[in-house]
Amino acid sequence: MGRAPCCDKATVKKGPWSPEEDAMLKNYIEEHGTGGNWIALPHKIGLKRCGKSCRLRWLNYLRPNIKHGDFTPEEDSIICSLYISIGSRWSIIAAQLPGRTDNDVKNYWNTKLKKRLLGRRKDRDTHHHRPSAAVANETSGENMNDGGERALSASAMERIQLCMQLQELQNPLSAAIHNPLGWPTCRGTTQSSNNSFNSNNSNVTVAEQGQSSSMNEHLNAQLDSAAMDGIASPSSVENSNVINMEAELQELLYGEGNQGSVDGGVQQEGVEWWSYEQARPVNCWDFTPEPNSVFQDYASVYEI
DNA sequence: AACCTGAACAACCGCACCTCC
DNA sequence: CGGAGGTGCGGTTGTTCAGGT
Repeated sequence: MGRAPCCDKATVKKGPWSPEEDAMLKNYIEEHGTGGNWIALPHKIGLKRCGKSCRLRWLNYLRPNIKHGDFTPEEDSIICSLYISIGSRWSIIAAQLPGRTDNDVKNYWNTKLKKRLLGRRKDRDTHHHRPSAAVANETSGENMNDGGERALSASAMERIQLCMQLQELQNPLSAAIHNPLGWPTCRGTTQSSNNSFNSNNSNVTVAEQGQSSSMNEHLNAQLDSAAMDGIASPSSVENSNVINMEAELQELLYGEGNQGSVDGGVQQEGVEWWSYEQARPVNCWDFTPEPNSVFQDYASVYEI
């Protein structure tokens, strides 16, 4: 039977928002707030819009301090590394980027970053040995499952591919020897695999959203393991590998010899991938300026 | 000038989770 | 405890526009 729709689709207007509608919504919310009920909001305002549509419009477009376009190299790095670490958790990733919305980040990833990363890597691979993407593909969806394994989501596969690519660059031989199936164990523990691959399944969702101490422990372990991946928060032991990986990702993003500095910002050689020492520029909003705090922020999202 | 193609972005859809009764 | 309704999120689709042919 399914649940009832949130609104009457026959009477609700769809499609692009007009300036008048924008103004009505913006004025009302600025004056009265959302009232904690998006469904009722359009009726109060007199808009023929679905409540969900109003919410989306407000969050992605009308809300103050929204930034559009012109992602900086630093933002690129944050998006890429977080995507590899935690997957397509766009709201969490966007929370690390002041003024950016999850929709913006998602669109930016899908239209630019993904192509830039995978495309460049593909180019390079055609001039080197066997493409890691091909290895990943062989282990993916269609081929890895003789009916037994379920196909992974496209998002998961992209992450496998990216992890593989970065991992292989770090250690081409061990990547093949220790990880014949192309499982992105990276460094550290298998927990990182869980963290990487289960972002779309219920286990991690429960863990991430769980309130119990055991769940917190679980998530902390995941965050630790993510840190051990060398992506988020490198230990001193792994620092050199991390730096190498950072440089590699920068190369993938901006090409050889171009070490960022696209906007003349903090990017320099070696690029501010995670700003361990330098305080990140803070411009607005709810951004947490602590260096090396991305995963703390992530944890804070879940009230750990 | 007309058409085609792809990039970029806005918006919608459906699912899962949360809260309240 | 279970169901209903609201909310948040990720995936997908639709639309617009710029550049190329």
